[in-house]
Amino acid sequence: MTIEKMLTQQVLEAVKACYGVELTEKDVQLQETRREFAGDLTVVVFPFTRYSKKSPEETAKELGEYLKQNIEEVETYNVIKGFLNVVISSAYWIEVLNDVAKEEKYGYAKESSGKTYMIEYSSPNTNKPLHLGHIRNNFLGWSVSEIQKANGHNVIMVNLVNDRGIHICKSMIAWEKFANGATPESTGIKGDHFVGDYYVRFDKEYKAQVKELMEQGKTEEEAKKEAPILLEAQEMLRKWEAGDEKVVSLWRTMNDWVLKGFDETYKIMGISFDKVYFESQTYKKGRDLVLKGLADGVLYRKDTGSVWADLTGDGLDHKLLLRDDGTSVYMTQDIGTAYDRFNEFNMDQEIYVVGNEQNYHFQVLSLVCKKLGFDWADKIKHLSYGMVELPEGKMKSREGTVVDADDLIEEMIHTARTTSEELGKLDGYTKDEAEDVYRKVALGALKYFILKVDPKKTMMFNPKESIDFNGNTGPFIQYTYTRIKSVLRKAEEAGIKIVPGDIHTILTEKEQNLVKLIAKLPAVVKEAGDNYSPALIGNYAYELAKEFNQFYHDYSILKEENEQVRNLRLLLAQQCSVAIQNAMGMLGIEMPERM
RNA sequence: GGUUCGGUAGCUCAGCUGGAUAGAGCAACGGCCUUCUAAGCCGUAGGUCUUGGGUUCGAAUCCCAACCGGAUCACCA
Repeated sequence: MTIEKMLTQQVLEAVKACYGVELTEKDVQLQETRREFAGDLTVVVFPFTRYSKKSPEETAKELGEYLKQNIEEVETYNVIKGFLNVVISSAYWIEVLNDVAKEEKYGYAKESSGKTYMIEYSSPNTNKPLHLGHIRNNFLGWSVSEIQKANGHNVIMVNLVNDRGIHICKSMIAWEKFANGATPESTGIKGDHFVGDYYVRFDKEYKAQVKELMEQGKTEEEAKKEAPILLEAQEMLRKWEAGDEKVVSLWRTMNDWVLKGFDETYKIMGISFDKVYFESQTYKKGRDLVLKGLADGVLYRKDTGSVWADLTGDGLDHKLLLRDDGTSVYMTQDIGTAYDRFNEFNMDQEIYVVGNEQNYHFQVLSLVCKKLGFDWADKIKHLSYGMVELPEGKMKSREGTVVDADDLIEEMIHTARTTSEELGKLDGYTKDEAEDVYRKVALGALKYFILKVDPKKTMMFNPKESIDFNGNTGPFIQYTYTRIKSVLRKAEEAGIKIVPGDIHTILTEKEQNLVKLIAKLPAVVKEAGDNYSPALIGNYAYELAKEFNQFYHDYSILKEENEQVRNLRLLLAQQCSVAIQNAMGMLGIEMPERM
């Protein structure tokens, strides 16, 4: 039983014994004692004063005395302004540390929850390369998956590639017109960037044509609809849907270029999927389900032929589900794929990692599925995250203000390399080993930068002030880890073994703080899981690293002469490294052994 | 306008299921490397927690209102 549980129970006993009232666990407010006061855990006694009919101070004293008498681990207590600070014995914390050391994968659930979560993330369009916005999506999706796994859930990570539609056709048309048969191979340009360039080329041509049409006297609205290159793209989409061989073949070729490019980016980002869906294979789904809903009378049809859901009862509007011509829209597809997925995997939850610009879409998706009578409708969860903004505001591809994912990562690696070479700490490493460290540090910096921010908040990224490697950053935490590993290596070289179990010493404040922090990891993992928030894990890892660095600065480990104390500190350092590594692992951040 | 998410130090962010004197990092300034990695540690300075009400022993945190900002409200995806 944890000390928190014991205290809670005994406080209840004390209240009963002293004041004759039976309360429940939730009436006991237990919190960590603030740094500036002596003690480990604090009982807030204000709520009990109405039963004790005494001052908070007196009440706290009575409870404190009771706890001291009845709990072995309670060494002493003090009362400050109605807060009862309880001091727990060193022996208890050493036991906690020993227990942690016994665990195989500390911080991860020991047994399966038996639940299956599907997490859809990434879901790129195949007409342009990934940018900073996608980076947040990918890191979040991966991390949330890892966190749910750590909570014991079975997780299926899926990607729904948006590989069809007018946007692809725009790139295709532009390629046909302007490429003269160039390919990623012939130009040496990465496939996704190559295709993206033609998407931009399309837009340029389109704008020129619109301008020309307007000069010929058309209104802007007309011009935008009638620009020849747009009409060509639309015609191409029609041909694609009709299965035109030439168009489909080009579509396949260009998609392959892009996907190959994405694979490289995914690889360097360190993310992957259990299953990849392609919209070209799913976009017709959902139509039958909607028609059935129509037959069942939960949807309605307009005179023009389109099918709608009436959501006014839920405070929303009417939502189109099938067009006049009977074809599916985005919403219809999502209903269809969700239906298929729940049929196939019977998940307990399906989590969509999608930006908050689509809040409305997912709100409607849930409601419509409920209307259609699917019992899984409320298992749909939209993990809505905020945009990444630049100092000038939102990123706009048309204005060339997007921060490209590949460029950014490459820049980060460059910075990591330069910094590391200046510090010269990797002497003796081969070039490959060193490059591996640069990659880990660069990605660590980027991932931490993105993930430490609460997902639902809009975040700011300033490309001019490159991402820091000092302070509250990924590399700071990685650096702490490498320091520990260095100590552990030296201990091993000196033949010093870590012996868990038999340790008798009094912990210093810093040591005790560290044990408490280490012991907190499982609770943090649970909270991060409940809230789908990698940020909580990030904050935890930083707090732990910071605490360790202070400890490391103030005390020596290997040079400590008291063997018991040295042993304890080594064990402590080792478990710190485990907690840091596991926590950071849940963010998708790898730890180098040296840096 | 409807819906929705935000507003905390110069900047970027924690804290928000109500608790003690609101915390970090960056930037600024001042210290600490003959001692386990200075990508570190310590210190100084920096605040009307947007504003106004309410709830209570106690509010950055909960409720109401206002102000400011983002997102969204297509027979696009």
